[in-house]
Amino acid sequence: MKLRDDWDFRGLAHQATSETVLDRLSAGGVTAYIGFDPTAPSLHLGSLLQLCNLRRLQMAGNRPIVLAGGGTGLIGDPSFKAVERPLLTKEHLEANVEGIRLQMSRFLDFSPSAGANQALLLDNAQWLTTISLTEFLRDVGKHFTVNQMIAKETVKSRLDRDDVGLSFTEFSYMLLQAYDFLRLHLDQGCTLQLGGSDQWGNITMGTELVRKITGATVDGLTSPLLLRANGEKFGKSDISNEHVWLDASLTSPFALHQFLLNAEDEMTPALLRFFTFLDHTTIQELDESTSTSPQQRRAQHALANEVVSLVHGVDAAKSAERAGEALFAESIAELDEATLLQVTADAPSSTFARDELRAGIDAPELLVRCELASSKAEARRFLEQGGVYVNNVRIDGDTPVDLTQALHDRYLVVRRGRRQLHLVVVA
RNA sequence: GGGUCAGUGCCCGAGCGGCCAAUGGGAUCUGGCUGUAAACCAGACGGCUUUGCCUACGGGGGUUCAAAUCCCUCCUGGCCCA
Repeated sequence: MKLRDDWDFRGLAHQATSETVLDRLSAGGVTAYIGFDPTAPSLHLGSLLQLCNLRRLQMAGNRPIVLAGGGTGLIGDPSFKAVERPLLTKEHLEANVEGIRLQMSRFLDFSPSAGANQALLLDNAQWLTTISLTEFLRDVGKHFTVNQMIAKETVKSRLDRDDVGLSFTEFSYMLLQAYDFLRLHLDQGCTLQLGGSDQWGNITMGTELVRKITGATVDGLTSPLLLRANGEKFGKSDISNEHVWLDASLTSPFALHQFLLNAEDEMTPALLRFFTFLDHTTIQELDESTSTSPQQRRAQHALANEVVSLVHGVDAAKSAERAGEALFAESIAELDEATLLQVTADAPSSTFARDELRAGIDAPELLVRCELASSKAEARRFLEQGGVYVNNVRIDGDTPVDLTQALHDRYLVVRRGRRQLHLVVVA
């Protein structure tokens, strides 16, 4: 299978500086890079597409470079951001780069055995923090006019607003990213930059800079933005409205699995194409299944299992699948102790004294202590609305929870709403 | 540095001396219907020892019986001028 055909099938290409980019990638031997913002200690679901694309490149015989934005992160990319973001410290960024490095290794082959295709991780802090201001202005700034810079769609929206401004620092961001491409071209022979469609403006600044300084033609290739049916960006959790992370300590394998399992029907074709490496026939069968018998959610299951396997390993995917079945399909009270613990392994837990529970705990109090409610007022609200369950049985706010309800004489599975869980262990 | 406009709950945004824990929209949450989906419907959405009290409308101070609303000052931001 040629890479070009695969990319066409999956709909991975949005914009390209040249028609022939995909053909060259199909032939192999291209060095390409993607930049990642180390603004967090982990990558999130939004970055997964880029990660998968790098992997696809490498499998097709190209050399992927991951560029951590340790230097650009000090500035902050203003592209399509409504307001300026707080600046991060150098130490903070370095720690984040380290976290990201670990996650990358699950997707890309960084080992020397990969030969000419060996993946490479670089940090642009290397060159951005050492170049002098005058050098930068002469060598890079000279090649761009402010006129073209403010014409970029990425900054235009900010300039048009009358309540916030755009600081010079942020405005300079695109020049730094352009310089990255130049460095990678000169040092590594890199001829292609990939990214999300929001990076198009920044990427073309880079291709232009390389052309002006070296005369060489390098390319840019972007992937489409993944949007939900309602037009929102995909990747934020419904539960916390926070990113879905690829780090198990930030988003558990179970939570990741659940998130994907709950994907809207309309999105599964795109998600399967973007985030999995399933072959085309399988994907088409799953599409078919979604339209003929959507209630089976075969596509969602396949998606969840594939992605969790890729990110956390096959075992994690299996146990997440099993946990979901137990929690939602079976009666929790009938589980044996080992299974119960396994099923709730991902949920936060806390320990209560046996005496305290023997006496009984008021339901609002219990919810607050389990961090299922941020205040007693909120806890009472949940109880009034019928959103609180102990061992999958709805409880009211008037009856205290006590030891007689404990499973195996020592566990209480407290649930708020559809899927916020907490395990109480009686000491 | 000068002028001017603005800063309200998670976000946007009304209110411009008492009837304000503060209209409305979005987000979020809970319930219903479902397929652990979407859409849709209903309700909730500062805290507490909850017929009441406390804390809140950028910070501090003041006027007043009473201030998110008036005055002073500081901070932050937009725009214009230098």
